[in-house]
Amino acid sequence: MDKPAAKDTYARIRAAVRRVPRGRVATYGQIAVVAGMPGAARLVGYALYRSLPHHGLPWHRVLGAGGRLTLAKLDPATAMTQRIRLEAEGVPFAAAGRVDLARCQWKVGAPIGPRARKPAARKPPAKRAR
DNA sequence: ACTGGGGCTAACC
DNA sequence: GGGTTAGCCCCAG
Repeated sequence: MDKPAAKDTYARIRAAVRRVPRGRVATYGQIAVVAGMPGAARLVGYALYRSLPHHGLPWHRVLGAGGRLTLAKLDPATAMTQRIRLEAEGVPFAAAGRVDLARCQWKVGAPIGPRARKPAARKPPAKRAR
């Protein structure tokens, strides 16, 4: 009954981002998991990118893996804004513009999306011939 | 209907 | 520690 409409997908992502409490941060991959699409970190970024005009969305609380501002290389200006916002919320930044995930990473309770119940069949990406 | 691309991620060298 | 390769997912042209 549910048609996986794009709208719905973005809605889940936005919902996941909004779940991030103030003063906390989450990674793209984490948001993806919460949104019910483990491994779709890129989708999160893309979805947010399209939803940026959508004010009210704490997109700045979403960081790259390891609390890095992966966005800095593509859009330094936006990254700087992101950092300012986070610092305003009390999120400490490390030297290289990194966030201390060990201290501020959002503790996820339970995922949202219907796919969330799907067993952890999908392991993290990569896994390239090791 | 298919191809390309993207605020990603983790391993490999 | 840094740069490259490969993979997952979904949306848009």
